[in-house]
Amino acid sequence: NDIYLMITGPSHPFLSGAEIFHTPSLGDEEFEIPPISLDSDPSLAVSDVVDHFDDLADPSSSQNGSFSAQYGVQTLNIPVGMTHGLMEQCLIMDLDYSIGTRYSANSPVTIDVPMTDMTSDLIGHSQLTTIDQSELSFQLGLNSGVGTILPPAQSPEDRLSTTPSPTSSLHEDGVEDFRRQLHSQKTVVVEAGKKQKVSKKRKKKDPNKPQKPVSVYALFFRDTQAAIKGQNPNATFGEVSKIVASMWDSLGEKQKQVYKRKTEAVKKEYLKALTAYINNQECQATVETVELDPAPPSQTPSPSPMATVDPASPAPASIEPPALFPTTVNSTLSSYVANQASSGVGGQPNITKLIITKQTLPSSITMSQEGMVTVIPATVVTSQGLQLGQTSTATIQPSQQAQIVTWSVSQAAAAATASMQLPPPRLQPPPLQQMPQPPTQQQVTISQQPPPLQAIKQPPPQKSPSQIDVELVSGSPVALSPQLRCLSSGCENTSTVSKDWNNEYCSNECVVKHCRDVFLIWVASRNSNTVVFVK
DNA sequence: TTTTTGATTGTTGTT
DNA sequence: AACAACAATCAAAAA
Repeated sequence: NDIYLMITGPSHPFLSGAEIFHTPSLGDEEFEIPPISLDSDPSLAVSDVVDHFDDLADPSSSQNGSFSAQYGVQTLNIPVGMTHGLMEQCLIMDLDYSIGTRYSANSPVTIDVPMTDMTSDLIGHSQLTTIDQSELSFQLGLNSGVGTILPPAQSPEDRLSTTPSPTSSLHEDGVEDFRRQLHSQKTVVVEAGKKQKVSKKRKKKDPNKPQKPVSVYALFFRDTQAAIKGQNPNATFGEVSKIVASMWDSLGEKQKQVYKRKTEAVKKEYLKALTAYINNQECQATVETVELDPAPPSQTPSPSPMATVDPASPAPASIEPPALFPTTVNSTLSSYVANQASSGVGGQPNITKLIITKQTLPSSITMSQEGMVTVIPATVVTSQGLQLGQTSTATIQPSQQAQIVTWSVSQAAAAATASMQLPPPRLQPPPLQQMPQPPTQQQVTISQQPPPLQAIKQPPPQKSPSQIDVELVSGSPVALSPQLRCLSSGCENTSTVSKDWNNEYCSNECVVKHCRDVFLIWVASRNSNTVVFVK
């Protein structure tokens, strides 16, 4: 009635290599199961595992191996291949399957776990430890002359690296928090824009995104369950889980430490990869357009590359542009423009989200006929000579209802300039936009309260012909008609961003003004605005 | 709340 | 509609 299974392995510190199952009760069949790998990394203190079993072999700590008599159920002898392969020992695990339903009906099962590099002292001290006083225990035995050497098992790391996880959260990781915030903001826009029943549950996973490292126990589970399942194909997940838990309990601190170290190593790698991933992501300007209603208004495809969006009425709070990212400064996402356009005419909502990274300084904003907004980065961004009052390249907080004025001088904005000189799109009430700026740009925050007639001045005339002075003359940037003065050399034009002006040059989210050879792109929002000057 | 496996179910997108 | 692809779910246990 005994089902006797033996797993042997030559090169693994704990479990690895070939596993040969002997099932006498089933005709003494011999078959292989997938290798079990607890840790294939030689650098990870394999000796700890050995020490663990040395400890277990200590007569003073060992227990009588009469577990089977006491609990009399099934015995699992799980072969453990040690790296040196001097000797094989058998780890006999007794399981009281009274906790389960399937096993209780089965005959006892024994898995032999050959272990190499064990001292002969282990022989005879068969019991490893008592896992659970009432349910399970391990017993160490001798297994001689058994075992077919097979290639080492795939290491957990390998599997980790090749098996992406669908999950995507790392609570302790600040970067991840940032990403989650970003994602949630995306989700809000999408959900508001589309009627999706369950789509919100479906998170688009990025195959390139690093896989979150698994926990210590998960790693152990992954490595162990295969053998258990291999020998008990009919075992339910719950039963396997219990066995794995028992084995985990019996593992000992040293062995657990091996796993913990491995987990830490994996986690470090993950953080590295995640950082690289995020940086890579930020290098890409992302433009997303969500059509709430495919029916386009009377809007005629503008020949102008300038961004044109449907007129926007005050956006619902739920889909308002997000506050400044806390990480705007240090990390990363430099600019973000989200706009919900409602319809000026008819209400065909068209949400356009514009994300501009620090690598993609907006020297030009164009919009295709399809309504896609494209931001062409300036090749050169210089703040040379700009000495803005309170340059806040590192202190902008989301809570700050900051108004941002950004100077962006591009020496290579000719193309952008040309594009902006094209016939302006049709006009729409200026929507309220918010646009965090890249840290590489000069940023000035203006206290929102009270709405100040605060002038932002640039430093004295610059030698660089491309440098531009600008001044907010009066009004609040969030107001509809603030006055802006161009301080470009010899210009001194003061213009009020009036509706008329808007009607002539702006879309609902981007205001473009031409002053001599200076073009201004103003992205305004309820709480802040951004002005980008391009010469 | 997350992870482990794997079967199953349900949703979404494509043909 | 049929199908593929993929996400969600469930189980027990641990972190």
